[in-house]
Amino acid sequence: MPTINDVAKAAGVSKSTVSNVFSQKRPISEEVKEKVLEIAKELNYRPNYLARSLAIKQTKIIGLNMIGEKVKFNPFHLSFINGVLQQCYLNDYRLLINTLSNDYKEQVMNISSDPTDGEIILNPSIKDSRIEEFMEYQIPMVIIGRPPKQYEEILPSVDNDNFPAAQKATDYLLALGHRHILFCNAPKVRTVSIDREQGYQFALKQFGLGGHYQHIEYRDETRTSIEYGSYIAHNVLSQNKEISAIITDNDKVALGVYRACKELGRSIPEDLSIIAFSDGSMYSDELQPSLTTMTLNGVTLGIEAMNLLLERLENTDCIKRVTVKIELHERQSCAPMDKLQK
Amino acid sequence: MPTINDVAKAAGVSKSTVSNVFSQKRPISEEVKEKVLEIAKELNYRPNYLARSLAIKQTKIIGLNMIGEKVKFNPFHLSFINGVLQQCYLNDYRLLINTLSNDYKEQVMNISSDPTDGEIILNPSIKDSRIEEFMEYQIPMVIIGRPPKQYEEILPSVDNDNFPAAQKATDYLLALGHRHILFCNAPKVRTVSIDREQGYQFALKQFGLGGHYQHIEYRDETRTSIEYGSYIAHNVLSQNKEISAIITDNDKVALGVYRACKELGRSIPEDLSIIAFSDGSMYSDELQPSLTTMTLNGVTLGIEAMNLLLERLENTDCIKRVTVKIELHERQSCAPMDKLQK
DNA sequence: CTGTTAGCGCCTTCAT
DNA sequence: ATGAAGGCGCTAACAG
Repeated sequence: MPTINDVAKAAGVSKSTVSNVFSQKRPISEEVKEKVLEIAKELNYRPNYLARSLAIKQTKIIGLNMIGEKVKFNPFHLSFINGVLQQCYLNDYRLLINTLSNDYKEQVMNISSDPTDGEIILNPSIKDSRIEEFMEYQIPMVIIGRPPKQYEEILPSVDNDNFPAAQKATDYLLALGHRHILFCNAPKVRTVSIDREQGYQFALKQFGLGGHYQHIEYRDETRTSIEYGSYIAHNVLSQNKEISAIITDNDKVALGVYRACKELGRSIPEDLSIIAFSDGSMYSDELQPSLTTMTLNGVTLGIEAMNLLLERLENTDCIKRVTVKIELHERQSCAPMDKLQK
Repeated sequence: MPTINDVAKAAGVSKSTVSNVFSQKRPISEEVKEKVLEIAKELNYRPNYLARSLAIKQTKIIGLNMIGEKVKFNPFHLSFINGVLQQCYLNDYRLLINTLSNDYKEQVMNISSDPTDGEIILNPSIKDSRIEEFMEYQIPMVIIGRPPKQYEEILPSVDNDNFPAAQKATDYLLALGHRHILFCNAPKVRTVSIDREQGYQFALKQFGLGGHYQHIEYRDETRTSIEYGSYIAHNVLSQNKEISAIITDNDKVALGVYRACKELGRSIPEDLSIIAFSDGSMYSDELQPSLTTMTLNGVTLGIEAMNLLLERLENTDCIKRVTVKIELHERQSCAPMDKLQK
């Protein structure tokens, strides 16, 4: 690969002239510019990304980390990434996806920095080593979801409006006459579970329903969502006959419930109303009956995240907090309580 | 950010010693190593990725390019990416996603190289400027799908076995007694359409069916897959009453057909057998009736692609061609011809 | 085992 | 509008 030197020599000009032809940082006479570009094309020259980044201390790359070997992107991640990429495109950034080893934090050595200008933190956990680390190294970042408590005031973040959404879902079922509503929450370790739980509880409270109307389960990540949904239907629902409605963490859990209900001869929505937080895993329309959802907007989340990070890169003390609406999408999986078969 | 110099000074050793503590390229005495690591930790030092890459001429980054502003990753891309990432993780590579402007090839200037060791080319078109360019700059790459003719012999590639798959799907329907089978092919501009079409034709021919048994449509990308499926059912199928079975380009097209059939009062599989190439857009199980598919294996494709690229990086003249099987997944959307309602 | 000296390829003053 | 020299932070080759 030819370097800036080769071009300079061949064109009979200095390195800095060539440099400036490409960076356009200072005026170059037309004739010189043309000459340089011509030679560059002839030689197949292109500025070296690394060398340039090293010199200007900027990479125009945004990092997205996922931990562990078994973690895979799901459809929600997909739409999120699409949102991020859209903004990357508009702002001439690239996206670097890095899969971190689980124990990487312990490898003090042999670990280098990432070649990124900033990072997007997906799925933050309550005590997240990535965040701690990026803080230490003063790497600009934005958190997706609720940041751990100690960082709430000092880091920008973008989150779904989980509290109001859970409240809304609960209200919706309450309005249909349901009282004992099972809330299948996200795994307890995930910060999102806290907000949703509070939204659910708030709705009950506001409606004047006390503690024994409260039914909360947490998804454990040892089984798949579908298995978990099936488990819930088979165990929790059959143990507690009062429960007439259910809110699930995601649409696959709902699918598990659907399947189990079929096995149990319990029909939706006549015998059970169900509403799911949808991460886009399923075509809700295609379930029978079609699934009423609280639809997460991954694309918008991605767009907002990237925008926030860009702001942060310009202005170190930008600690905005952006919220993206989760919308209720009414379909056919919920029915009024009084239709319930006795 | 502290540099290697700061650490060297503070630890009272030379740069190269510090360098080697981190790179482990030459033995360092335990005491010196500990001292250096201690200081490094104290100073929050980390080797600079860019500087290192510049020096060793290797980035440990793989590039994945998508062209244009409106292109979005779909579920198939998602599983593909998951496959690639898995191998990245195992081999300590990162994945850089770059969204290229449509006219980027014309910007001779202001374009720098990518900070990657190699590239993965998704959705190659018959005349693909990305390939031409990477060829010029001698960037190692692997093509996903069928490479354009002139590159077939000189570039490594990994592809689905489209010909045999289309043949198998057709055979399957023929065995069920269907004779007039509509083949809803991929868009004509996509190289994949050629292979599949030939597989379809080959199956018919082998079965002794002449040209007038051949029904081929090409998806046009102006409408969505679902709309296209609906269009097919409403127009092509109703025009030609002989057609009793259909093979669709992807599962969303099948969904469009499902919906249209419902409107038309035509029931599946009694009145129409359908089988779809599935890119994972839908949960085939959840359609009514569940959809028989030729399932693309995106994850494997991703794994193989990355492996091939790694080989290529080691050995410049590796031009293997890998094929990933598309599997027939029998469900309930196909029925024997003699069950057809008269 | 450790230090010294040159680069890697570009950008950035400071000159002219 | 252009050149010359030094530096970005690290690795590599050579020395000892």
